[in-house]
Amino acid sequence: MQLDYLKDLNEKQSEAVQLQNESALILAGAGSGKTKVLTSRISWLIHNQIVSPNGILAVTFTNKAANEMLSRISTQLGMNPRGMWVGTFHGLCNRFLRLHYKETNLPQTFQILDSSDQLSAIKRLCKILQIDPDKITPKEIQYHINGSKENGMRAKDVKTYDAHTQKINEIYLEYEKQCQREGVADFGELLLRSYELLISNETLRTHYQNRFNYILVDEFQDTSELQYRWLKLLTGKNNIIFAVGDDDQSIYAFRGANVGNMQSLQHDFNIEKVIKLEQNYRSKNNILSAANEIIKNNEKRLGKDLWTASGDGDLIKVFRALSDSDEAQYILDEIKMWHRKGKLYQNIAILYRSNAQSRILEHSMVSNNIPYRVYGGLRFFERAEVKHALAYLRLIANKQDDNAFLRIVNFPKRGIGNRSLETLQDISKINNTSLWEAAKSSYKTPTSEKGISYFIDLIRKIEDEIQGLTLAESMDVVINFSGLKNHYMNDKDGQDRVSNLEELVSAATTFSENFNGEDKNLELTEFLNYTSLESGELQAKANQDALQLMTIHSAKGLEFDIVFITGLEEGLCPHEQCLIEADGLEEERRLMYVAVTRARENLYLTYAQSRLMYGQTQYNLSSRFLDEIPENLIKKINVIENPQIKQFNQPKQVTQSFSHSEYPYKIGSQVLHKKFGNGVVLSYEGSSNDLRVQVQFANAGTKWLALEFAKLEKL
DNA sequence: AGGCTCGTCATTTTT
DNA sequence: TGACGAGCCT
Repeated sequence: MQLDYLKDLNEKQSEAVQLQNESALILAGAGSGKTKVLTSRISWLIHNQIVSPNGILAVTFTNKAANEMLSRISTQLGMNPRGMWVGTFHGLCNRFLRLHYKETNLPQTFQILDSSDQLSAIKRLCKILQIDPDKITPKEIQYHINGSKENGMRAKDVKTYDAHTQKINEIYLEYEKQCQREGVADFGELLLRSYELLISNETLRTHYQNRFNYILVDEFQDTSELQYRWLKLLTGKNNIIFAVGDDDQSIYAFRGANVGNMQSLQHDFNIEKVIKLEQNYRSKNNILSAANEIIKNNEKRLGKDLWTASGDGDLIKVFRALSDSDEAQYILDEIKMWHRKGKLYQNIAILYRSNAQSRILEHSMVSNNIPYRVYGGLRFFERAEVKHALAYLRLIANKQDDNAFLRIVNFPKRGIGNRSLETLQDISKINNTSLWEAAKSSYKTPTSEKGISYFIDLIRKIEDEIQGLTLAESMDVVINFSGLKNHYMNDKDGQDRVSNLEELVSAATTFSENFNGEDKNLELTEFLNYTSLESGELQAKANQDALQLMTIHSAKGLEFDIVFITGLEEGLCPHEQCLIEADGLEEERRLMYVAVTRARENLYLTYAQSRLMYGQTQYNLSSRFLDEIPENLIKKINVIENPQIKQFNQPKQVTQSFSHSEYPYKIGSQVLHKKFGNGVVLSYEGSSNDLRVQVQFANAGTKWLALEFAKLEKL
């Protein structure tokens, strides 16, 4: 019997879906139907009773991808398969640790620290350890801790070769103790602890190895060292791993992703044949060819070439703008044109390398009343007012949670100053107890609605009040009794925050509806986990038709009819920071590849000759990635219309209409620039009031500078 | 306790 | 340029 979900698969996809008894690496190019293959395979395994849902473990990187996978599988199978483990690495590890909290020595209600919670925990620790934040920054410590955990190392495993790192590592050791005492786990801890438990507990390891016979991994190129080791451990000798990924789309090395895992997988699991999905169902041929040509310049590749059965489509438009505002204006005009033709805004995206670039684009959209949505930025559960409200529940769930305690003890204000907090911290340090215990030990019946003792009464009162209430009702009690709602209602621009608090109550309602379980305490714990693990993209409503603005990184996995890639300038994209890093340029090129392959129909590449950065005008050369696209795929805009501007990307010539005596600095002479340092004058271009000079700097590369602005000194 | 000013520092980010 | 945090002043 031919199944519906197998019908639409091409030959390669079909081969991948129906692989028998062997581990596999699927090299899935952009737009090649990666998710389809992954979900179809799971449906195929279940439908043919090769394995029961219980035996399947599927891992993704984002909650969004996990949800997408689940919903597609239920559509394909016509039912909701129960018993599978599908989720993010962190979500699955959290689930595992909850089930085995005793074996791993955590309280059943342990709380999860997100990055900002982690940072405040570190800052708090530094204060106690009297670390000078000028010598060792909390960020630096956080980086060390997370990096070490990513590599599977506890403080005791880290080898240090200098006093500075030594000191940081000592703080890491103290941090581990602090987290253990407080019963909290950061993101890295979820993974590391799960891994360690599987290693040390043979019974558990054997149990899970016997259970999960089929392990599937999405976005495999983004796995870290520790994640790969965890997968390997679960797979053991007898299970089958099915990894889908694209080395050309590996853009997260900076946060621990290790593309090398793809080679390791082939080696460790004796994979002889890598299946390549190279047919692209997304983009027109011109766009795809450009992408192929760009990525060809990378040397470290497994190698693949995308092709499409769809037509060439329009040429890629390359626009050279005079300035960043000129660039924004051009994009605006084009978008208006498309919209007049009936294109929805939501099918158009503007991509940029760094967030700072969104400002001027946003400005241009606002002043022209074009609806837009900027991705990235604060998520719902990361908002201060939401975190405050949740901290009340966290403290109630776990009195050891000093982070939560400190967040709310004086918020809203209850006249508790630094002095009283320092006293409290001293007591807790001496007795080695939580702040809550310390506060209790010095409790005196409060005489007003102020002070630490009043705070204790307040928490107890809320605790009493929520007995027997639903989660949403409890949330409501917290918001009102704590004084949070009142506080924001009296704040003249607190309206949004009040509605976010109300939104939080609805979030709790929705959570309860989907929660199947009896235990009320467990429901609260799981809700709190949910708020830490799920950043709250779902809470973002905005279904209005809007233009999409985002960084290239956050565009990964998405697709749009029309895509503008902006700021294609040397120093910005590729970013100058990356040029110093090992393999930095190749990663930047993959970034460019990801950006280009987001487009279905039309692709615009824009760059500006001058750009305002950090309050200074910078003159950048066009990105080398533009030069990597063959001329026949490109239509250059703004070259003919403006005769003053020379041929695109041609080496700039000295303008002949000026005699050499008019140049303030002789060609070949040495000059000094305030920021770029020493340089040699190479050439000039432009007319007398817009005369520009090309200077090759010893340490800053070659740049075009406008004489009017550039403060050069003769040497 | 809260507001203000000054100084510093500017990729990319999910969990 | 502008956002954010530390520290100082009221």
